[in-house]
Amino acid sequence: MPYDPSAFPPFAVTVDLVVLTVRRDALCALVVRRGEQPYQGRWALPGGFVRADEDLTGAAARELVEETGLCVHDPHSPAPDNGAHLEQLATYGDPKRDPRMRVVSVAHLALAPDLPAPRAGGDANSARWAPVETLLGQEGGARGEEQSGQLAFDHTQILADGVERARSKIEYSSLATAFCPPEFTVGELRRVYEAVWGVALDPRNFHRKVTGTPGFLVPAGGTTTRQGGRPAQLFRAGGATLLNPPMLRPEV
Amino acid sequence: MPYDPSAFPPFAVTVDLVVLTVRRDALCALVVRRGEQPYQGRWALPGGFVRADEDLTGAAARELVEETGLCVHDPHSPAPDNGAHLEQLATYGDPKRDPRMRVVSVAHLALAPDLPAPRAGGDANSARWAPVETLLGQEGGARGEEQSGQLAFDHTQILADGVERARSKIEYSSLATAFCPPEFTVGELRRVYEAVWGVALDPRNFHRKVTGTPGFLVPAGGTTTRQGGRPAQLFRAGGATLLNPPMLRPEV
DNA sequence: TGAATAGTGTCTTTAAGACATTATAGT
DNA sequence: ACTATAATGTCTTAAAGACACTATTCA
Repeated sequence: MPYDPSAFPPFAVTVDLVVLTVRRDALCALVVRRGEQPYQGRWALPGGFVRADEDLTGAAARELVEETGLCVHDPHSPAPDNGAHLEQLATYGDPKRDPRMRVVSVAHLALAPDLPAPRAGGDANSARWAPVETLLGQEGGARGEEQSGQLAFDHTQILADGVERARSKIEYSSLATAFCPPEFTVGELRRVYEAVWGVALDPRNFHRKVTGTPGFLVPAGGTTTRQGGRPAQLFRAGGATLLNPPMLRPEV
Repeated sequence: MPYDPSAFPPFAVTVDLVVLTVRRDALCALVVRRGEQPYQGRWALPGGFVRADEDLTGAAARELVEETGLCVHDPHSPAPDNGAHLEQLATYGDPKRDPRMRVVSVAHLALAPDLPAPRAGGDANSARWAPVETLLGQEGGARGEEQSGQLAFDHTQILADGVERARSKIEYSSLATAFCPPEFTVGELRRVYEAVWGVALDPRNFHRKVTGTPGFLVPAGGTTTRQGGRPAQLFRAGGATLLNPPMLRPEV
């Protein structure tokens, strides 16, 4: 169908953000408390309207800065800026997803290194990092309700989709480094994989794998840091974005 | 930001479809000729407005039926219906992508077996299957202009994204069977892979791989068909959706 | 000294890639 | 007989998984 520009149903278009980081060996997502109806007082993913002159990715990047102060990492920049990775996730447009009106939300996925503390946006009462395991209630039985219940709107589904995207994408890309500071050790990178996948990995096979994959890691010169135990070499993310062969998630 | 339902920028939301099939050993996409401005007379991807009470996937499925007569395959149905695979691809919302107004398009990817002939929708002068190689102008030099130039709007980009999605997804999923009729031979499935990837595969290793992957193919009882040469066994798509280990695309 | 982590090496198993060979149809 | 495709088998090589062992720091 061609468009009739004068007669189209009225839509609002928003962006919602699944911002993931690894804190204390757990995969965590940024959630903000809603200050208004509907779902007042419930936790929700950060997000907001797309402005009239704004690109979708631009709107997501703007929201990310407003909520976290994070700049978006330029994939073509050689400098190890402390920016986050940002990509479009999926679009959610069920007619009843917002009780007030027809809202289509273009969800984005952001991966960031561990941050000091979330700064609440102007409109949210508060913001925090919460383990995705808690938010998704994969505990199963008793204590699923432990933190004011489910996320607002369809945000539990959006979060689940974002987490699954992150889990599968670190298999065949170098995206796991987006969870690390500019310089990191092999052990830190391994703990990222373990936190995101929720499994234990063999440190020796992991070391062989990541250092043997061309373009994944480059030595950062500086040779040591501490985490307890023998000092480890520091690395930066290499130029490769696609890993070949890929990292393999155990338990298949 | 919370929404102010009374003050939001006016958006139109559409769905565009990348419908792919394999004909005569070439990956082809469905394109329709535009009957109106802008880009009048140019080829474009089929698509149209999302209606007020309609889900995004529902809108895409409706457009698919209107343009091709194809029903959407129910992934949970055991019956080998002749339906197509449909999934959301990505959303395109550059403020200038439509010169008339702000249009956000939720692109979908559909994979279908070879069809008799495209039926033009009510609003398009005509519709046809065109090799994606031609549409994307990957020929490089001389004869890129051979068919009224580029696609309308940003549809060349959308098509390229859809093709890349299909190419990568048949690696680790059983989606290639969506290009085949309900019953097919190993050779036919191999020619699908060869057409989508544009490479030649070793028939012997391919046969061992697909028949050895659990849940990928199940014998259809009926044991033969012709394509010249010795009769081949007929198979149906098995229950597996994710292939483990995956098919590997050569030339890395 | 003991505990903790880093880094390297070895062996086995799985599976991909490169072939050869036989089987069954049409012409 | 000749050709085309189907189906199975063998050998080699790459890489994952399961370990053992040494190195270097801190408490």
